[in-house]
Amino acid sequence: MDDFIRRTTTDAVYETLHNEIVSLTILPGQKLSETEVARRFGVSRQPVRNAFSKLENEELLLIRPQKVTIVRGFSMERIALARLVRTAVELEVVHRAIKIWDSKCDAKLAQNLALQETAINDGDLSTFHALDYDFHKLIYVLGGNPLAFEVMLDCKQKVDRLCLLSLEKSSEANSIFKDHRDIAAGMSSGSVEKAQASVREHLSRLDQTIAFIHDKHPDYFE
Amino acid sequence: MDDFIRRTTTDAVYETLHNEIVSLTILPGQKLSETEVARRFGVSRQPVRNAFSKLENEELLLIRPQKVTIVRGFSMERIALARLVRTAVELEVVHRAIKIWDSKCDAKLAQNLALQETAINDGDLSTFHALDYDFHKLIYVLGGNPLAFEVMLDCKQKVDRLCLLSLEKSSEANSIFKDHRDIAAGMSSGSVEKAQASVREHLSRLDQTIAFIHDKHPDYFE
DNA sequence: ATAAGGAGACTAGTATCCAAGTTTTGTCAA
DNA sequence: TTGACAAAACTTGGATACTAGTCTCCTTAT
Repeated sequence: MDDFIRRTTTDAVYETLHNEIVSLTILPGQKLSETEVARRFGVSRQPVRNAFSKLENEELLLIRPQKVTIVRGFSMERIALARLVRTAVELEVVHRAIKIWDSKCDAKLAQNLALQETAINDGDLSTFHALDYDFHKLIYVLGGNPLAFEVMLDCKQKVDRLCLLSLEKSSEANSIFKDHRDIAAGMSSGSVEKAQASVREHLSRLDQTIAFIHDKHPDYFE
Repeated sequence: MDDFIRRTTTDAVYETLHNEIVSLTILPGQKLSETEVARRFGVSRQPVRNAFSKLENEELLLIRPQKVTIVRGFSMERIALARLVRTAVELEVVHRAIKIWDSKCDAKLAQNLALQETAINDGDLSTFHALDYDFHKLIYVLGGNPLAFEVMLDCKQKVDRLCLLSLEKSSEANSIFKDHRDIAAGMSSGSVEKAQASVREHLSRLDQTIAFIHDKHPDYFE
């Protein structure tokens, strides 16, 4: 069986543009011309069109036929929606994970937490963020819902793109770490309510940041 | 301001194919040739390619470059994921709705329930299904999260396409109606736990149907 | 000076041609 | 009969020419 999928020009264009948009290298509101982008990549308009189509499906582009194609900005509604879905999924995953949780799961979470602590003490933030990622993923995987992690990531990335506008990077590694310990404790206790409360607390940390950004950069909102 | 979006040939092709796929007029595994579809619609290959691209983004098609394009089948993993996300979203929406729930909301739900009852007594299933749709939507709208309803619909439709394989149509209108009354009672009581339990009960009704279909039509699964 | 109108420079949509890869098919030989 | 190999008939990807709609800016007339 041959499941090999050839890598096409379309893919290359798509990935590059996607990265540039989510990293805010290309800012919301900027016009994107098929011809211009095609010239830049040294390809024809065709793969650019395909890439645009994919980006439009992700709500990163707005294609207005015969007029212009622009990078979509943010909207508080869509941000709120992405956060709602992420919260909903995390809560449900925790709910299901607790039902099959055992001491082995506790141990794996504890191991990750120990590494987080040393990373914080070493001031190694990039390692900490990687461990942060792993911590959340562990709950999905150990709980038997690895695919849901991808859904959550999609939601998270939409919010992350917005949060790039704020410079105040998680100087709050300590708060995050404390949240993680609370969540782990909640899982271990077997109490759905406790675990979910910790998750809510953890996810609500962005509230102020988002309000702040909305206030400071209204021009990037639709 | 002109927000008019022109309707293109691509749109027409896309919508027709989309309907045919989700209604199982075109069955999973069937090959779709760009040229053939183009001939059928009397258009060039280009708009067909665009439409294929969109359908691939929705995971309805699998395009294998230079080989074939086929209608994607089901996978238990993706179905389970869609159901998880739907459940998660419904539960969270209920959670948030209850916080701002008042007697006016109760009244609207009660009004809808009354219509459901008469529809059942009249044996008018199509009206009942419309009211079913409205009932769920009401909770989203009254709870202040109308956009989340669209997300839920996306998930629902993926499962609905599968459930079309089963002939045993909701002869269980009575069960559904009872669930709806339970949910409304839960909302009215102000107890998140009770309302969420009713929602879980309601959504779990498909478990057997899906298992049955998976057993009976393994050929439509990936 | 200002407003209406038209020419031209954009935009994306469509059709068509060619390239590159895969599958099928048919022929020929063992 | 069966196997190998080659050619032909597919497939989709990419490039390009052309169509049609939109915007901008400049001219012209009031």
